[in-house]
Amino acid sequence: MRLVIARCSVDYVGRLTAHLPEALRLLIVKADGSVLVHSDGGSYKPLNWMSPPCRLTEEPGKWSVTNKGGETLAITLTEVISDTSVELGIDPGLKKDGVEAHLQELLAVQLDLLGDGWRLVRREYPTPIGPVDIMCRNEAGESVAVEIKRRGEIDGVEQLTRYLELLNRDPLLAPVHGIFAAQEIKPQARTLAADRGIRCVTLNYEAMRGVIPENTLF
Amino acid sequence: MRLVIARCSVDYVGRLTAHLPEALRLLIVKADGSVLVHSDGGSYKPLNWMSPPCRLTEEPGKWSVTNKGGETLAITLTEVISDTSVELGIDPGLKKDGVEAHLQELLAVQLDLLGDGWRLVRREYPTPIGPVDIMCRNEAGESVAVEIKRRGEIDGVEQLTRYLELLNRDPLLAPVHGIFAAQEIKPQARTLAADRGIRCVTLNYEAMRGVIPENTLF
DNA sequence: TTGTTGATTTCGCAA
DNA sequence: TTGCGAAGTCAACAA
Repeated sequence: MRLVIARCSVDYVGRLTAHLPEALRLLIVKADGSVLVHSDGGSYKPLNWMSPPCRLTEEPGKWSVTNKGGETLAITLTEVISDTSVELGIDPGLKKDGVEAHLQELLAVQLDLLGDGWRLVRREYPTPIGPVDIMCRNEAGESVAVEIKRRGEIDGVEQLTRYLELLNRDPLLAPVHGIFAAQEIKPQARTLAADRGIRCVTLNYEAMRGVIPENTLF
Repeated sequence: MRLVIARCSVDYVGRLTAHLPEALRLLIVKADGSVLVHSDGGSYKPLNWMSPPCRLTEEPGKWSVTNKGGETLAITLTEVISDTSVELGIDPGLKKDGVEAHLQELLAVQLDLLGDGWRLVRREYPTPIGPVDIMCRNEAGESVAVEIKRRGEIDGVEQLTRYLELLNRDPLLAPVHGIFAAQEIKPQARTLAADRGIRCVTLNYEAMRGVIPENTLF
């Protein structure tokens, strides 16, 4: 990794055209050739950048970074404050927890949150237009398709609607009910779901995680 | 801006839980207190970070970054290779070009691309569920709602469908036709649009930008 | 390779 | 301030 503090202007031409006037900035060149232009604020997103795979060609006061898609990042350096390199090695990477997949796991073994006597048919129930997160049967034995999101927005309701429309064409399954389950559900999504006869369920992630389901105790 | 090269492990607890095993990494502390943990690869996205506003408290070998939402980033440093600071000043920022807004501007003054004798009603035509990009009338005087995207995907067709459904309830407007306009339109979006009676129009950004419309010549 | 979905998304605009 | 749509989104995963 190479770190350069320099006064520079930057021009990007690719998926769009963008220009950065001259200013003091941090330039990062990673081992894979990717280049990041950072200012002293904003978020983790660089002001400008080139993603790998790409190639950096360098001449005095002028860097040119190109990828095979024809996008170019041209950096003009007028003053270099520092220019250092360090060998970091390969990073062991990140471990995450708490995503949508986890909500699905948890709900699949806690179907009583939806209703007493409900039975799981299967997770990731396949359809021609994508898998339904959870397919189950209610206490009356009727099919219920459950769509799970971390945040429930209008798109998720549309998605579930498409599943239900398709599934209800199958006389062996119909009637298929719908449940839209999420940690939080936006009012607009809730309204649309109500309009389509889809039940909304708010999931409490902390509470669900705290429960140890019976069938995994041993 | 402060740049630290150090062997460290990182733990984030907040919207999710994540852990980084010990390795040599770049730590960036920006002027606003935000912290970025970068490895020597991947994309422009850090392995881990804390966005501003947040506060860094430091003791030997142990950094703790917290924000007011209660999220914490704990960094344990076992070996510091370098630790430098530099004053960058405020960045003048980025100028962009070529976005959806520009397509909308251009199409609004080049409605002849859609049909002869078409007239603009208004851009950002308001509805209860959001603004229609362009509302106009065709040569027969019928209403046409135009949805503009840079890349036309299925979501955009769904969005336009919702607008049309709503607008067609107004007897003063109905019948309202739909046009889905984009620089490129995915086959799936095209199929869905056809199914809903929505016309697809591919926009040539370069050509549209080259035209100087009559009413702005003087 | 291509498409789809999620993201500690971030960012910008408008109500 | 909040909410919503776009992003040079990126990145993981399935088909």
